[in-house]
Parts: sequence; C-alpha cells; structure tokens
Amino acid sequence: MSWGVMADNLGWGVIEEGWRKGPWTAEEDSLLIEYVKLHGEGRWNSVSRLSGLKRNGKSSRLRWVNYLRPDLKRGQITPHEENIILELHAKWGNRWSTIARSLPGRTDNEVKNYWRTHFKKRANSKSSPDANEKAKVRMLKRQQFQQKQQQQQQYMNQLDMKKFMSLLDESENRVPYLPQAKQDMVTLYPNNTAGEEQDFLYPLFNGYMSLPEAPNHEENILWDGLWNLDDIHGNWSMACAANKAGLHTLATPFC
DNA sequence: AATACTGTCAACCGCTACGGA
DNA sequence: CTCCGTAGCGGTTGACAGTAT
Repeated sequence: MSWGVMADNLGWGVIEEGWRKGPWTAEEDSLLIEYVKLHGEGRWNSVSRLSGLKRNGKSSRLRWVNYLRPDLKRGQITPHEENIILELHAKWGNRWSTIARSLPGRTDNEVKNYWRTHFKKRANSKSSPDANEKAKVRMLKRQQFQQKQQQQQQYMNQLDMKKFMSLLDESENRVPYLPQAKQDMVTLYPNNTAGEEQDFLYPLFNGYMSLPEAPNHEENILWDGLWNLDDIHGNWSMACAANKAGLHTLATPFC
C-alpha cells in the first residue's frame, strides 16, 4: 500500500479549499524534491501548478525548509548546540531564526521546539525540583536509547570493526584524540574483533572524530551540557566504569 | 493491564516585512 | 504612495509515543 493511499485510508491529508493539509506522504515529498531540483527554492506558490502537488506554497516551503532540505542535520541537539541556544536566547530572546542561523543544519522550528520542551518548563518549575529532576532523568534515558539505536543503525550500515581500527591507525597522526580513542577501545573490548559490542563502537568512533579541536573552554561547554550525569541512576555501567576523562569522550556522542 | 499524563515534533495559523508594478 | 504577491517568522496545536501510576 502506498503512503498516499494509506494516508487517505487513515483520514490524513484533509482537503480544504482545494489544498491538502496534515502530514506529508512520501509521494508528496518526492514531488516537492523533484520540483526544487528543477526550479530551485522559491516561487513556492507555483509548486502546485508545476508539480501537481495539492499543497499551498506556504505548506510546501515549510516542508522543504524544516524537513526535506538536504543540508539538514538529523538527530539530537548536542550539548555544544544546546549551549549556543542558551547563550543566544539570553542575548536575542525568541528570535528563533536568528538563533538557528548559528546552528548549521538546524531549523528555527527545531530550535524553538527544543527550547520549549527543554528549557521553558525548567525555568517555570523552580517550585518543584523533584519533578524537574525526574523529567530530566527520563529525558536523558530516552535520549541515550534513541541515539544508541540510531548510531547502531548507521554504524552497521557503514563500518565493520576492522575498518574502524584501520581508520584509527590512519588518523592517529592527524587527530590528537585518536591514540586515546584506540587505547580506550582496547581497554573496553580487549578481545573484540567485530562482534558483540559493535553497537558501542560507532558512537565511540564518532565521538572522537567529531570532537572539534577543542580548547579547554569548549570542553567545559560540553560538560556543562551533560546535565549532572552523576544523578542518573540508569544503566550507565559503561560510562561509570570510566574515569571522568574517559567518560567525557564516551558520553559526548550520546548527548 | 489499563488509564492518565507528559514529551516531542511536524504542521498550521496569523502576522509582518519586503520588493516590484 | 499604495497595492499585491511572496517569503519568512514566531506562536500554537494536535497526533503520537513513551512513561508513570
């Protein structure tokens, strides 16, 4: 069954004044992508005429900007990004698009949603620190789970253990964290040759590779964003086994 | 196991800004 | 100057999934 048919069957995609509304189907997405390929961004009101899409310009633009643009970054907001959001919101207030411009690959909608769910409540709920704390722990657990799943998927698609180790070898001279990364790997999984703990390897790899060449203050920013990991009582066996320096590198990709 | 509650995020709405005729 | 079309912004809503009770 196609998405369009399914959407119709489920009652999605209400038609109002000739325009479809509600969740976009995969077919609509591909029509819009095709339109942008051919005509570029802009002239959104021509989309329906030129592509056959039954969506108005506003809806089309929004879908493209917030979801289909190829340069969008997917996944959790990182602690570093979170810090930028906090900093810029303190500076500019609710100017989401301005804030989003400082976060490549993030949309104003994403930043706005993130702020509302993570910070607004926190600011409002000084009166009930307990509930706040619980919510924080819940969210962290969920984030860890989702991120791990996502990264496992990516990793399984892209790398095997041997390739990972050879990449570390090749990169050691260029990226200063990598010798430590490799050492951690060996400590954590002395006998591993591409088996049981693969789900952990990609995050580890990604964490080292994606860390900026960080001066100390940037490391502090990352740590600030970790939201009192000491409070977490969840299954952090791996992280807790490590010392703080190790935890830093291990935890970064999960945030 | 069932229900209520909460968090997340895509999408919509109303408004404003801007540029061209 | 005014009008109109278009793009963009910020606030809000609603559906869904996950979690707590």
